Amino acid sequence: MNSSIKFLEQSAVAVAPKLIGYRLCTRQADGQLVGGIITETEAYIEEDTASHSYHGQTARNRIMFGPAGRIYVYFTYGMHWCVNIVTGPNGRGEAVLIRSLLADQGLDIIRQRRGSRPDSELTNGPAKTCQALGITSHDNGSVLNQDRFVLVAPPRDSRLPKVIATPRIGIKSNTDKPWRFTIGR
DNA sequence: AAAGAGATGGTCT
DNA sequence: GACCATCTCTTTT
Repeated sequence: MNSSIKFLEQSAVAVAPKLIGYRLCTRQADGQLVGGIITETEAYIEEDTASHSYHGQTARNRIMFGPAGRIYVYFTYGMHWCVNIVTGPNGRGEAVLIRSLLADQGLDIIRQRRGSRPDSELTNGPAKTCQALGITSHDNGSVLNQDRFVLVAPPRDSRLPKVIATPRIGIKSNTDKPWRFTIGR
């Protein structure tokens, strides 16, 4: 793995706030990058009843148990894809859900995929983000910074965003854990 | 502005 | 057969 993303081997709860401010993009067939700055993440770990990995490894979640730096994509509500970055040591079932981006790259393609709507609604949700970046089950298991996915640290001279931790949303158990991370101000 | 409801199918018990 | 790590559109305040 690229040394700049070695921190992904830490636990998801530690990694999730650190990913805020990173740039995440997919590379299209023509080479163009589509994506933006990560603005919202959630951590999921094995001991967590809300996590797909809570009941052990299955066909669906097996990527979560693999090495850090891979992409875990799952299908939900019969129509939506959601994307995670796998974290932790090999064998641990954990990942960070990418919930929203500030899209600023490949905006023309994103608008085609997402339809005509305000920029603020292009990538403000996990399934919206997948639609915008063209992420589907085809991407499950992809390795970051190889070809299809690009994860880049914020510029050295940039002011780091203030990160706020709050309870996760869209889940029904373990709702007290403050494992959702967003940009404050 | 907020609340409600329908869409729609994989995954696991 | 129940449950979704959701989104969008419609209805109600």
